[in-house]
Amino acid sequence: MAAVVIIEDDQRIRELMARVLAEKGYEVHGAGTALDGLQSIVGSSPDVVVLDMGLPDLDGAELLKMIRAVTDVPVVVATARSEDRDVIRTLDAGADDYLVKPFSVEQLEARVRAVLRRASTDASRPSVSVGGLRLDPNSRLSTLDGKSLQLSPKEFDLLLYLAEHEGTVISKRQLMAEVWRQPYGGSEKTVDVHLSWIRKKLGESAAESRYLETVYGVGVKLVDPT
Amino acid sequence: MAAVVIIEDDQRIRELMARVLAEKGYEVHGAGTALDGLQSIVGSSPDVVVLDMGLPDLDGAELLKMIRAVTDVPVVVATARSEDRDVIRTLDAGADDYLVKPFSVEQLEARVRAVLRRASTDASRPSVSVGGLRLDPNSRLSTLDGKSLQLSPKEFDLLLYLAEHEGTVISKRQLMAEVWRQPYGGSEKTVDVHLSWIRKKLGESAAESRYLETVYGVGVKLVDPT
DNA sequence: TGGCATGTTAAGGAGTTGCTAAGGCCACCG
DNA sequence: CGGTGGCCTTAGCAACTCCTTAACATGCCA
Repeated sequence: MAAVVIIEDDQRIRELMARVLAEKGYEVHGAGTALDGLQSIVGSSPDVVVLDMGLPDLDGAELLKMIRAVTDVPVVVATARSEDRDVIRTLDAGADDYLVKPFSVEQLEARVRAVLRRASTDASRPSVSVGGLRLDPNSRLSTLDGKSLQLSPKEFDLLLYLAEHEGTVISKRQLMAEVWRQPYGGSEKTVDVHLSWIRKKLGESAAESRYLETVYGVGVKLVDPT
Repeated sequence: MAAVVIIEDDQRIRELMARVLAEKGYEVHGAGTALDGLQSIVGSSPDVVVLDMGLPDLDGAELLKMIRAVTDVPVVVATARSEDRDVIRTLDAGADDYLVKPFSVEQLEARVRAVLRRASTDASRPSVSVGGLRLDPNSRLSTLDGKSLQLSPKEFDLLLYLAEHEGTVISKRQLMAEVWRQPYGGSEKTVDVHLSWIRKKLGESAAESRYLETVYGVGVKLVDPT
């Protein structure tokens, strides 16, 4: 069964939540401070975290950032304030869902179940390989002929998108929309620069291409050179 | 700049979605009732609609039907129920995608982007072959009797259009409109030049034609010489 | 044969691409 | 709090491809 870490400073509330979730079959760890919470997360690597934003020892958003720096675990945030601004800030900081206090135990359980379902369905994309090139979206590791490739985040995303569409010509406009997530306004020259850097790391150039082929006036495609 | 109309009766959620999408560069119109929503759609002709099924003044499926009666705009439906039956009924009613509440802002944005992409780029067109000639629009590779053909962008588009209308005589005016996307003003001599280049690459000439046949005073057609 | 449509070739310019360099932003570290 | 380094973006230039226009040749039909 799934493991949950609850970070909540009010002991009464924390134990109430813990009991409810435990009854539903979850394996529950409780933590009363940010530090304890982090230790619990690192130590037990739970499937979902319930985080109260109103901790006494550390701002909730800070802790959320720290959690995100360590792991991708889904986080449900409980907040006392319901203002839009806070909600937006919370979700931007990397929360997967939120609860506004006071909430019912049914709500709590529903949210936990929801993020677990989401995590199980759309997590763990399969890794993709083209020729001697291999990209794993989950670990974000890439190798070329068995040797590790050092790609920046954008380079990885760009190459992954091209690899997932192997052999298909993709326009720079589409790359700006899909990889940069800016359907409009983004300069397409940026794509050229990143492609050039990727070429260098793949040990090729536009003049002497193996994997990356540009199709003049249309876009680029990733091909298997073998 | 893509325009989005959000139809959602809960003002808090509506404004949250509106702000998130506005930050991503979308032009957002909000509507709290079915009637307002319809007016917004007719008035601003958006590129995508986000529709909450739980409206107070009209059943969501009814509204969706009305929208479909007026326009082809892609619609992403947000529904509180996740039962398969509802989802199927929703998609049958003409929805392009759906979200199950509660959903994260990332999910919202991803679905909106996905339907926009689907609407704009016709994904993966089938390749076409005429005699020994073969054209693949996705990889933009072309071969003649198994040997690779080096075609410029316009040459490829032109030949592809003719191949997709194999045996049909196409006027130069129509080619200017369909391939060049210039219904007016474009000189039709340009077509002649491109056809001549294609003939050369196909190893033929106007006097000795195999694939490209001109019909005097009408236009050209691509035929299977076998 | 005359007039018009089409075929072909050449050349210039417009547009696209490759790559380097420089600036700014942000996180991290002392 | 200033410095450092990684990363992304923008700017700019050189090299290149391609499209268009122009000019001339050829072909078709009345």
